[in-house]
Amino acid sequence: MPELPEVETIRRDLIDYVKGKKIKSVTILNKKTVRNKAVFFVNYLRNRKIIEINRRGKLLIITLEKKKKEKENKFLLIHLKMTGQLIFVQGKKSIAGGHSLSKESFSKAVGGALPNKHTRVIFTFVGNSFLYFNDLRLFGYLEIVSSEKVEQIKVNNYGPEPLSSDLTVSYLKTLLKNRTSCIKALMLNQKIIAGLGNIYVDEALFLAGIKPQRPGKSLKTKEIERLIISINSVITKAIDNRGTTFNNYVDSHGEKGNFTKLLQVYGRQGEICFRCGKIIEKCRLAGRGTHYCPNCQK
DNA sequence: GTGTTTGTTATCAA
DNA sequence: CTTGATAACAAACA
Repeated sequence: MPELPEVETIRRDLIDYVKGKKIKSVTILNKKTVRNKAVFFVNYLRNRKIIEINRRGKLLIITLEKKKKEKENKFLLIHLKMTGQLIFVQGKKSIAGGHSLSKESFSKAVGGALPNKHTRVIFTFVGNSFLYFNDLRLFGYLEIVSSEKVEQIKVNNYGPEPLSSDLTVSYLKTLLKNRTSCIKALMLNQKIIAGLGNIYVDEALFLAGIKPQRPGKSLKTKEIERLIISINSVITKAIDNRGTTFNNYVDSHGEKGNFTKLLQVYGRQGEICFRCGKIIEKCRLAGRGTHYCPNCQK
């Protein structure tokens, strides 16, 4: 379940691995994964370099090379949704049929050598390296779009990024002041704050000492201040620890995230609160499993 | 066979 | 138009 810290970890890795590399060929193993016409997608990417790798919320935005005759760059959007993985493999010189790499870390996380049965798209780079897009549940997608469309998506679909100066107390205050839905649902809304998902919303609300059931408009200024500090703190620590692996997430070399063992409430229902010793509870809010301490969170 | 996992969008209602 | 609530998507696992 990649959220902002997991996508950011992958983004940083991909900058090291594929930025500046030229795509030699693309193989689509599942047509549903690619939102463009398959022929266009494959032909457009062939012999084109990766220029930049950016992120907005949980969406990866890859800038593609502009050829001489073309007016502007296009962009490759990649959304991992629930179970998407992007795994980079540096192949050995001259191998025939498949590659194996440092198997140990890998075999558990993605089911052994690549490609596997969940591999949906394969990028082959000049220099015999590979980027595999795996996606068990087929919710994720890849799409080539114009610069106009990218700008549209960035502005219309996403609120301020955590860790950015745009996420201010006054912003959140005005947005929450008339909202009757619970703060948990509002924090999951990408148009209010970009990049948070089920895990980090629960963790941030615990840190802030706010019950997830509280209506948005019931939050006091002090609580909104605490909430923003908590969001930034949990996101920073999660990025530092290369994300959280609960089910499916692995980074671009198939390794799990280290934040899992630092979780305070997510997945800890029935266990003891590290802060007060009471039992962590779980309920359902906004259709999502929601974990909280009934004593620490008011 | 049943319930559970969740990012996002579609749909319907108010 | 905005907001909120819920289902749907899809596959695997306990």
